Amino acid sequence: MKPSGDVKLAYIAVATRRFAMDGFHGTSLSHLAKDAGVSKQALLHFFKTKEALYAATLTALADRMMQDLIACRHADPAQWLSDYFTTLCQNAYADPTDMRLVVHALLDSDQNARKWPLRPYLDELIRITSDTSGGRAKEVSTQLAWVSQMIGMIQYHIISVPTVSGMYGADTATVLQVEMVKRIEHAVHEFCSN
Amino acid sequence: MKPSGDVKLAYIAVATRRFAMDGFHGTSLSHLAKDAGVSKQALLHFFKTKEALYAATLTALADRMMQDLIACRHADPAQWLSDYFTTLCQNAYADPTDMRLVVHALLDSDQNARKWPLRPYLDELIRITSDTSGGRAKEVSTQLAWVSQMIGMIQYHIISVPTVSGMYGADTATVLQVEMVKRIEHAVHEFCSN
DNA sequence: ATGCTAACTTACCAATCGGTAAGTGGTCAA
DNA sequence: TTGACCACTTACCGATTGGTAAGTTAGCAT
Repeated sequence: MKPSGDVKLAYIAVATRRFAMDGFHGTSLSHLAKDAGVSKQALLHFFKTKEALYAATLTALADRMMQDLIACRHADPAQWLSDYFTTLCQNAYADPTDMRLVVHALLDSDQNARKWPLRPYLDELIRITSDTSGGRAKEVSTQLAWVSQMIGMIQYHIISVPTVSGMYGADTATVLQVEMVKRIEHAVHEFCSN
Repeated sequence: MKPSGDVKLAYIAVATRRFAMDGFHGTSLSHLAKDAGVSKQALLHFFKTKEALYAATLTALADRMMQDLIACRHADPAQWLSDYFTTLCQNAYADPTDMRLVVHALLDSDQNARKWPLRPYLDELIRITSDTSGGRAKEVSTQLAWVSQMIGMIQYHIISVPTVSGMYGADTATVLQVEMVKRIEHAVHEFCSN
């Protein structure tokens, strides 16, 4: 008997790519089914509605981001943050899917009261931040502001790559990418040393 | 005879709100028509396709942003930038429509080769930046990176407000807002004095 | 062999999508 | 008075949407 989890995860992987590219409304079950090579009802067998499939992709996304964060664990919280944001940048450039998915989810978040699964990830990020020498002296809201600014920098930059590339050329976009990585690293260093 | 421009602009205003809220794919001509209080074909009389209406919306957005930038004109470019980003923050908080529209457009930009009307706005912003004492010493790509980072900070923060408010409460979101305005002002000051 | 269950499929549905065709009513100049 | 034009409407179209109903096929325990 084939384990049901694997097929389900494969469908979620397909849905993740599509939802990240075209958003919830821009993605249809038929397209997802064609991508997965099955009929539309194969998806509806595992996920009762399109919304349920979308929620599952967001949950999987949250798990992935939390895992990536934990994978960079380091005794020194400043080093932990530095490592994490650097690898997050690299991963985002290699595959912008997850970053796009987060931004799409942010834009959709007000029109339906869906519970947001990225909360534990953010909380953990704030916890690490508060452990740094620079973070200890600050309030929680300041740490949240900083964390939000950092992941916002990365995510916004990633979703703007196609536009910048179209407006100023691919080479300019590449230069911008290098510049942005430096800014991320500088921001981490500055925060932790204050 | 009623001037045709006014009605057209009214339709664009309605479309701007809807597209900013739900994105291109999440908005239907029927909904737009209902918002405007006319039939669906009234819109198609002025804009041949839904895409054309969307393009008109984006062009109007670009004009608006350029006007807001010019309205803050100041002899001292550093003061100009400072004034502009401060008022941009205020306007964005009062009405997040335009910022949401930009982000939606960024996410849609790769799937159809539509010309991006915000280019003159960005160029002007870079030109002002290069006139500052801090900007003169830097390369163009550095200035583009900074400009992109600044408007990205504001736009990303605006679209994340509903989510942050839902996760951490409205009061925390308000504190975050104040914190973000301070960061914007600090970033302008730091850039111009380097 | 038999029955059960998981993983699908084909067939179908009402609703809605963007868009076309053919008017309707009012204002205008000639 | 006429006729052109403009803003707009009703009626309609094929295609696609998310979703339901009813099988079908395979593997596995009994």
